[in-house]
Amino acid sequence: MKLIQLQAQSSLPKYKQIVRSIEIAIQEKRLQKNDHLPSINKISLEHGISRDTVLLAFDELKKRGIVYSRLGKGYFVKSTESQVEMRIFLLFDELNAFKEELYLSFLEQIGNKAQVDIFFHHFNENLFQKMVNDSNGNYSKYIIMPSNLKQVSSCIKQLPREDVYILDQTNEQLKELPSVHQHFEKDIFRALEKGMHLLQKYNRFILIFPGEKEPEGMVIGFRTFCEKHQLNYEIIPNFDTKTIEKGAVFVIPSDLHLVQVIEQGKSQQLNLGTDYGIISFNDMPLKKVVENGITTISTDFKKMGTTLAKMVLSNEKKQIENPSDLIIRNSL
Amino acid sequence: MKLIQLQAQSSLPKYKQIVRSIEIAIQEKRLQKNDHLPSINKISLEHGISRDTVLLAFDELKKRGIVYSRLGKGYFVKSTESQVEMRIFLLFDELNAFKEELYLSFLEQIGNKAQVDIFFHHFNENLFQKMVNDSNGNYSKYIIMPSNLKQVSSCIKQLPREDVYILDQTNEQLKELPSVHQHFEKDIFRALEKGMHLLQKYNRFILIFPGEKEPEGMVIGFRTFCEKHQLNYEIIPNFDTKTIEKGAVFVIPSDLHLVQVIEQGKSQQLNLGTDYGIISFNDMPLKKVVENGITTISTDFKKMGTTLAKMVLSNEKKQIENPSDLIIRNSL
DNA sequence: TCTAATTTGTGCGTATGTATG
DNA sequence: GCATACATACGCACAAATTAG
Repeated sequence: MKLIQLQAQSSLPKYKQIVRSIEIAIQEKRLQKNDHLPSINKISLEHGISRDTVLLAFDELKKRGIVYSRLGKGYFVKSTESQVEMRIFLLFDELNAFKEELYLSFLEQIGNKAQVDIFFHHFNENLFQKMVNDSNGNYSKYIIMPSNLKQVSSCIKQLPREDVYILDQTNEQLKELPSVHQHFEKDIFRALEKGMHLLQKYNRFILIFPGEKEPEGMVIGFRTFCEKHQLNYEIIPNFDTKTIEKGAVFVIPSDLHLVQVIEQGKSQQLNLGTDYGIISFNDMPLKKVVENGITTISTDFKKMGTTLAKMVLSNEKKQIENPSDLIIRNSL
Repeated sequence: MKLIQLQAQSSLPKYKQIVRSIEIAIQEKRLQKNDHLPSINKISLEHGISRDTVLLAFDELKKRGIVYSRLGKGYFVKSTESQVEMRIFLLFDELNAFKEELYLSFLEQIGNKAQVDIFFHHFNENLFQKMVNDSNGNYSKYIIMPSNLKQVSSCIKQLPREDVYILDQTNEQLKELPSVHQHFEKDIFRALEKGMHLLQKYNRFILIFPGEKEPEGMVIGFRTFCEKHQLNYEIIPNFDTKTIEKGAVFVIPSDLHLVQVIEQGKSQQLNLGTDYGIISFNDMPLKKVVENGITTISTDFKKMGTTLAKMVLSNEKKQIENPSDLIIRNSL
């Protein structure tokens, strides 16, 4: 029996007939793992169809994880397990408690409709580029956290535009791509407005902003709020050897500084929530039990995961701002 | 170790794999200045590849000024102080706050003396094997966290023995390889002994041990301690819907369970440190300020990173146990 | 000096996947 | 669907230098 069966009258497009033929051949074990498939030239000649049509079919098989290709050699069978229709490439920056929540809710919503591979670039541009390039052509969808990396948009643009989604943080170069992201500037501004009734007892507003991993939008939102209300504010990159003045309130994106401030407060025997205040970022269980509760500005990572999964599955293309909220606890 | 490592399924073209093999051999001083390289005929025969592919690789090396050739004689190493830097393959299990500390301290100590690529196996054996195999021949050093994976030692043994280092957790099969690791069994035992004066007020010892990611040594150390002192102990896989009895002390490797226990304690209005106790694993800043301080058993991840980097750079081969300690706070 | 074997060097052809218009 | 250029891989033939015998 010939490997590839083509019927002109079939309702199936030719390229799908090719995909089916290969899948069936694998199922019937006429094709084994690492077997060499006929070259696209050969198939296109033998069946009198365009090279591009065969290529389309083989690309589809590659996306599904069924075959792999080697330049100058040919196409080979990668996996004989029956594959799901969709394979998703997920590139995170780092894994922490919040990201894990996002990842798990995404997985749950995707269910068994796709196979998901997750990777981490760890804010390293070289690693980012290597991973994106290596994955290119091997997945049906690409979901990427560019974080605050500046030079990666050109790299992302090399992926098939219609299969790319941006996650958590977008930027000027990527704003046309579908995304589920935080609007850091707006979120921090609104959260501060919401907490205004508690903030009025403080007379000095301090943002601790190292600026390596954190998005610039935070600074803008914070500054806008402070200037609108004519507040006495300051933006510092770290909290080394500072003392806390009574009446100060700290806005702290990094948990490292959160602990430094709390410890300094303790050593000065200040009362958190009256003598000085804290607003932290990214809620997590432990923060409920730190010092009777830390007030946080946090996006809903669980919702981010489900929104993204729904968008990917329904093949929608939207730019969605994920909801964020101020969770008020005893530290304000 | 063979001079030239070829991976059929690598994303790198064959000729580039050859180039890299030679570069790494020079970098590791397995090839000295004016050394005679194997002839292109020999290489093509031995590896079953075309003579022209080898030629392509050697031409590339010539262009880069790394080798020279003499007609009728062969290829020779031209320059050993080439621009090639050390390439390090780093395979972690997962990234969390502690691992990040380890990674960053390693990077800092390595400085610009090497290019470091980090990967994550996420406790998945297939992924582990794929990553190790793909990397083989492409790096000058291989640093690997086998974690609690059982079947991976044969895979690790395929790497060049003299370039492999084991990190964080070793095992019986890998004990000959150089490593910087925790001795979980000893560490937990010693930590509990050190805290004995505080533990005496408790009458029930509970280890919450899911056993998926955590090393078996913890269980052995815990059990040994309890049996030595004839304590009433229990090992449970999770903390779902449990109530806390007064006089219980929990040993908790996973932070997920840590929060569950603390919240349960609060809902029962129990006093942590008197009514019940907690020992957590892996210290991090937040734990200083959770419930006035959580007692932890923790290894020094920062030191682990620098120790490892120094060992790699100096080309030493030792089995080093990384120091671990009990940090006593109010939760005991 | 001649020869055979081995080596690099060169040229040409074929086949394959990849990218672009 | 067609055309073109490019990168990778393999194979063959032959020339030129070296070495061993």
